[in-house]
Amino acid sequence: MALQPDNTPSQPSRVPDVVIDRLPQYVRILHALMDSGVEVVSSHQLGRRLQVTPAQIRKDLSYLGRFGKQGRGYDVRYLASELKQILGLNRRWNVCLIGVGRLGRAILSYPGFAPEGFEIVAAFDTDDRVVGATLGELKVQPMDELGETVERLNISIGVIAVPSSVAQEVMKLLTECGVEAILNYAPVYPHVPERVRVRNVDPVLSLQSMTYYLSHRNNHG
Amino acid sequence: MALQPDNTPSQPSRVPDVVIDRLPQYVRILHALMDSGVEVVSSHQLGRRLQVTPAQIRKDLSYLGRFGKQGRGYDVRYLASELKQILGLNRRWNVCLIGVGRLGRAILSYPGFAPEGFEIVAAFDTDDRVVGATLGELKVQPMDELGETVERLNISIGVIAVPSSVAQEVMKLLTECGVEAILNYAPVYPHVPERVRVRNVDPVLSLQSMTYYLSHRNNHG
DNA sequence: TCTTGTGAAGGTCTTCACAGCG
DNA sequence: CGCTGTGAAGACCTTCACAAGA
Repeated sequence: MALQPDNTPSQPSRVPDVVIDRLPQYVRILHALMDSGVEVVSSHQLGRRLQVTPAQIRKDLSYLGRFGKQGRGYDVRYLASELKQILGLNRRWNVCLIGVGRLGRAILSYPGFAPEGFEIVAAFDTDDRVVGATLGELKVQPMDELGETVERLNISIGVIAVPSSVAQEVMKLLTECGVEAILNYAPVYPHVPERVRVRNVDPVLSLQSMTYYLSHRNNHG
Repeated sequence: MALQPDNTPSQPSRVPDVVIDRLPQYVRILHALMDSGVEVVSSHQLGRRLQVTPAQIRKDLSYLGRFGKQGRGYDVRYLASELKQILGLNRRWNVCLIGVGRLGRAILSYPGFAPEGFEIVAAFDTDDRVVGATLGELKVQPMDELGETVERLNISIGVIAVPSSVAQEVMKLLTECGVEAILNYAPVYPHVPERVRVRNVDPVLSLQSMTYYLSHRNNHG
């Protein structure tokens, strides 16, 4: 979370992790600019949209290549395409969901994933009462089918929406199946092998750090 | 967020923002330890649970006070209590929700906020078809009642669950009412006055940075 | 002239290593 | 002896400032 403290460390990388974390935002803004018919953008304009300095943007992009034209700026379409290529966003990613309780169902019906290429293609639960049920287009499977399904459907990403008490165990099962990227909605920070990336979605933690500033602001009101 | 890159900058602060962002995690672990009957913990043990170095924990805590006992460690109950005091977690915070569509309803029914002291006490929407409806214990109000309600119920925190297209506008309304902490579920990064803190909940962004590592791992499979 | 790309400088955060105390 | 608290060192990240190209 950076800032939400929200990533798994790595070492043998030329591009700093913090740069990689910013790239998807760049892509998002570039798409918005494309939709507005903007064809060329400077680091200064991009920086204003993203609330970062122009220097930061130029430096970040310089880790990845030389995309700009001096005196002119960046071609919006070209830069977006290159960044998506680098991030691996020009393809579709199959995702499995673990846990189809209240939260899991909300995630299943969230319409923001599929348009970005993240397709939830399998759902699992341990509860016999929901295994076998059909949610949307998916049939809820028992956990012991995880390994086979991950392999068959070439699933690279797991989404954890189970109670905290079993999150560590689920994380272990996922990594043992070869899943190397996990989006974790459980409010715990399980241990994972070094090769596995974890991002935590933890709104309570976000609230709990903001209250510090609310409590310590100078003028009350 | 940081990491997840997920905070609003500040400057005139003795305690680094990155430290504040970690404190809620410390509190969470300390509570878990209390529940397990652990009474004293060392920075080394805490670090193992949190996957950070012992030195980091000692340094972080040293910004806020001297809570430990040499040769022994930290009293779990005392440290938890002090950190909660510092973060402003020993009280209740009233929260308003803007947007009661699919996402807003999921947030309303999420059971994780209230036990941590975050109470959603008002909900707003612009859509005439839902204004006036009752969701759980709340009656959905029209946006023009925002200012009066924020004042009357002493609301300090706003949660944004509206479409991206109106998020900036809603952010403006909230800040004009004096709300200084915002949890934003819309996939945009609106501009806010410097005094206002924003945390973004953006699972798509998290996925989009993880795919970089999936795409660039050495052995494929 | 305008803007990129980039070494160098500056700033921030993390880790080290040890004095000091129980 | 074990562990905290903390200056100092080191690593990392951001910003500056300018050469060079369109």
